[in-house]
Amino acid sequence: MATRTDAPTRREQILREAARLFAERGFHGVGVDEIGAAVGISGPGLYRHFAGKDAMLAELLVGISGQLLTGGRRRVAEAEGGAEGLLDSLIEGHIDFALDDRPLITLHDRELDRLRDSDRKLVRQLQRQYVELWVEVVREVYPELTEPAARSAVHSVFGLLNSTPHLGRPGALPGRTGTAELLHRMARGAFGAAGVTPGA
Amino acid sequence: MATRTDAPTRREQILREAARLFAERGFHGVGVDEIGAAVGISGPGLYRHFAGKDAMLAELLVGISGQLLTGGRRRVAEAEGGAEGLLDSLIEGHIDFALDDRPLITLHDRELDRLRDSDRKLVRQLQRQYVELWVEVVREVYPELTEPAARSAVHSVFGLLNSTPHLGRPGALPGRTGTAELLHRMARGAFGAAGVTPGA
DNA sequence: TCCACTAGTTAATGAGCGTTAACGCAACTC
DNA sequence: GAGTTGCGTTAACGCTCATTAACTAGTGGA
Repeated sequence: MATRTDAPTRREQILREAARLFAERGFHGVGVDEIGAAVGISGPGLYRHFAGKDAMLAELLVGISGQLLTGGRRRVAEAEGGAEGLLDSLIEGHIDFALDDRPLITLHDRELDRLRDSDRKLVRQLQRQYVELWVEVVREVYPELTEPAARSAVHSVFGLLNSTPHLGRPGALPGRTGTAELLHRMARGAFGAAGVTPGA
Repeated sequence: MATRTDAPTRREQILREAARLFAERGFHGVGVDEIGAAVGISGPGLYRHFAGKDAMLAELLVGISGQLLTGGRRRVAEAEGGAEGLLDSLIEGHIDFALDDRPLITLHDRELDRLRDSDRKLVRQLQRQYVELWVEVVREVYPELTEPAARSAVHSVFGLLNSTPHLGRPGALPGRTGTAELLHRMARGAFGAAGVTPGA
């Protein structure tokens, strides 16, 4: 547990820079020499830390999915109030992630197909569990939603929350907390509107 | 104008298949031989129709952005009721596009960086105009939104609407019209919630 | 009938890039 | 102080892939 605040290890440096570069120019658009240069070593030196370029992407994507799922489960376990507060907690967690790790969010649904079958299956499974976790909570807050509708709504809200990379880079927007609040309100509004049946 | 219902020309075939393949595996992940094979000719034969692989992507992305902007402007011009109805019309148009041309929607924000500077600038400009068109209408319907907030909200709603590629491929969802209605309601709900000021 | 043009073909070229080989060198251990 | 191990380096290999060259068959006027 002492590693938490230690200087980042080489592996972590590499992963961070690789994530940034992959997000900027795509997995195939980035060369190993570039990744190496970004951490001050050159090209093949990376192979002391990773089996290959694919392995970096795999570790990144599995890590993201796992982190999201773990965070979601923790929030479910720690939930005190009712489902309402829990949903707010999930939204808040997802927004924090989207705002703090934009490159990872970008990677998350862009480069999944570049993985080996086994890794891709694992990532898909983690993603599915995360979605199902949300679906349950959403249906508790909005019982009028059918399960397929709730699942669609969750995917769509993820699309909304994950739009942060498209928001102006520096700060034409109301600042971090303002953006987080705006996204939060919009997510709740979207779920609420999903619930009203159109025929009634 | 007779070309509308004619058999698709070779160029159009190629563009359609290229869009599908680029969306599935990324620009760099697809070879020209594959694109050729998808339309029944082989590899270098494509060069009778396009200057190169880059040119295909450029034409696709410029086409998408242009179509969106043109459609949006047409709706603004044809608007009869107030801003409310116009906003609904814009949302409807965007949803139609997202549902009918999923591969293009995917490409739209994934592969922009692979373009030559001039093309990228053009696409960005078209996108920006499309966003601004929405921002104006949104602010008319929700006057309490500041301009930056409205712009963020528009981007986020685009994220929501463009999430269609992530919705289950065949039809675990309520069918096309059901999905369209769900997305529409969520978009309106998101905008509405963006408008309420948190402090009040 | 000949010419020109369109739309293909296969073979060759050349660049880029992931990966491996071979080697160097501090730091730590016994 | 000799050996091992961790972490780099540069050079070379081999493959993929976009692009070009060279060539061919059909088609539609003049």
